[in-house]
Amino acid sequence: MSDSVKAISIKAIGIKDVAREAGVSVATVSRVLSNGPVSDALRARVEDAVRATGYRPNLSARRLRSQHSQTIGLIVSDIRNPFFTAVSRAVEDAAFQAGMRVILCNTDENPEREAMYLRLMQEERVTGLIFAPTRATLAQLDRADLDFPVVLIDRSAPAGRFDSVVLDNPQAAALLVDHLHAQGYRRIAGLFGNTSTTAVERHAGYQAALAAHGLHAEARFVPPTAEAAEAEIARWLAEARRSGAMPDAVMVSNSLLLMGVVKATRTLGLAIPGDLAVAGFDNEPWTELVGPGLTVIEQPVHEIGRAAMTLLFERLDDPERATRKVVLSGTCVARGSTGGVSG
Amino acid sequence: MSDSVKAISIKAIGIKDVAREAGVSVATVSRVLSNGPVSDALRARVEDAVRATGYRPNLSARRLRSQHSQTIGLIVSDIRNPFFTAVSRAVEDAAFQAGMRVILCNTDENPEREAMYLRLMQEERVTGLIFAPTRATLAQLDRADLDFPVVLIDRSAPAGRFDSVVLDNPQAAALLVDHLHAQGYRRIAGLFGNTSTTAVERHAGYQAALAAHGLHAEARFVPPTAEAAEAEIARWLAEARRSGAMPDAVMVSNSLLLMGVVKATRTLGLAIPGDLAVAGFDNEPWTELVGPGLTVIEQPVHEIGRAAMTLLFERLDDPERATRKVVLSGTCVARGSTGGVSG
DNA sequence: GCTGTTATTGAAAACGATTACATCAGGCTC
DNA sequence: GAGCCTGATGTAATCGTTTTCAATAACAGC
Repeated sequence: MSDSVKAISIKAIGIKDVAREAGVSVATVSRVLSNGPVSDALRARVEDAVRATGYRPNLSARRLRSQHSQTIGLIVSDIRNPFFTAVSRAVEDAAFQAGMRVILCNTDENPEREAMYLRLMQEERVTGLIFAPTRATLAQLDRADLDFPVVLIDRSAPAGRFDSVVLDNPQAAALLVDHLHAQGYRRIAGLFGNTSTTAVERHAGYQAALAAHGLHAEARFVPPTAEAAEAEIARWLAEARRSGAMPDAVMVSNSLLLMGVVKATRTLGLAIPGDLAVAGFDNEPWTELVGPGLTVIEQPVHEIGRAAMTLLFERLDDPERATRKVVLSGTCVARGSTGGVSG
Repeated sequence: MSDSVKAISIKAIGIKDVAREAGVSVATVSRVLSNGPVSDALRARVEDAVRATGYRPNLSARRLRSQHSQTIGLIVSDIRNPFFTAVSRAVEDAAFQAGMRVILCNTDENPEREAMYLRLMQEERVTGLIFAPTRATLAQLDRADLDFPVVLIDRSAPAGRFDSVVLDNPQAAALLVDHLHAQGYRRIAGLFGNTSTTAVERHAGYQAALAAHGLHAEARFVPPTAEAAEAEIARWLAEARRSGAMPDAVMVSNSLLLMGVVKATRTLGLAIPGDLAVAGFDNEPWTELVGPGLTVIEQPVHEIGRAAMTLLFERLDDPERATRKVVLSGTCVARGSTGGVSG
């Protein structure tokens, strides 16, 4: 290799290049960068040198030496689920404010990917983790030994080795049932997802609320996709029509199912709410625009993300404190899709 | 500090603990971990030791020494925009397959945040970056000197210092105009976002297509939010009604604007498509469910994400190759919202 | 003028891995 | 059997920072 070639080879500039440029030691440069005690004169010289050289610190080196990653992990099932999309924004905003970075992982409800990403979190030495585990992983999580605090979201822990923040699912489902009942509906069908603990809790609330009104519960469970919901509802209504026991309303446990149900009413030519009232979860922007507007439970999505971060920071402050479970309640956004039996 | 306290303090186990446990040198452990040349006997001993100690490599140290981060950056305006949500999944899947991690950043179309995240990417020493810049940043990007390859998505570069993958926006907009024209609409208004180059290109296609049909173009530009679109459309239609020049159709340049327009028709009591035909971009699941179904351009979102990663990997393979611009075309999904002047 | 204290600064160790280089054993060729 | 290669292993340098520790200077108190 000739010298000219060597000269051409780009060498990333490091802290010692800045130190040389400023005529100080690397320690001083480091102190300037981290607002340590440095005289004004040297500080100015160093800042000039940083600008002149275009120096950018190497985060890997910094993390290695200082032993904190300033990184928090966020593991969700699928970022395309609007609930998690919103939560991730809240988490990222909070992290940003605290000068931290976020690593986002999608598991597709696959326990193997969950395990792999948990390993990754260890290797990244994350400061903390916000996690929406599947039921399977949730059960094993107690045994795992992790070197960082974990806050569970959406899916809650049974006992409580971990902090968590969840919606009051039974209450929210009851809110929906009560609203339907108040509007005059008496045969209220329920369609629930079959993978998450969330759906289980919502089903429980649905059942309890119906019982309180002296009504009969008719629930079915399907994979959490619009297609599965559409097919199941079509089948269900066909059976019901034959047996002469058509429901006059249906509530579902998440927005994908809601979409499936609306689709089904279209292909079956059913009017909402005339032939069938519809209510569901997650107040996404489009629910206002569909048919007469869809009645939904609005989750405080941003609040959930923020609460998770707050819990995480408080835990970092005091690792010994008792674990807490923050339960936020949803609100019922009544729209035309549950317009009442007369209307 | 007494010895007992010292013993209690948890010390993260490192590669040398594994080496001691297995009775080998740290180099051998490292080689086992990276599939280097090691005898089967020692390999087994080391693997046992790794299991026994629960060792997890420190990625910061690994990255510092080996000088590659195995990380790619993804900077978008807002992950809640379904287009970017879908792209991010595609990017993450491709990265995962290649054994790389993704750092996701939201800029909210704010150039300051873009600049800040670009700095972060440098500090993280990312292997490459996939970036959807605002117009402002795009203009300055040529001057920035970045130590990693960049692939632009959605918003394209004018000349070509960077690889990019974009939708054929003029063609897509023309597709929409042609469809509206074929359905009998002649006064076709256009509402476009005012921050991205995407909107500029779509506007150009809209105008050209109208001109080709001998029609007059009436376009307005608004901030890319549903609220802004709703307000502007309401104002616009009120003016038009006074002047007796009501458009019979309106096309918009993205899904947020589309939502705003639909909202406006509701509050104004306009029927779709009877009083006003509506067409837009992005075939999101809910567009099928709104009113008579909304006519939209479907972008190959997953393809776009994958193509961006492919471009990035090819660039890493050969830094000297000529830059390329991958242009994918959208398809027109015709629905009831453009049902025709008679129907 | 001497000592003690405090504020700046620099030299060098440390963080936890990878990797260049040296070593060594064993098998091959002639 | 000498010489040479090959493949496995260990030693130590290295990556780019932060941080500890010692050194120096300035200044107050006596």
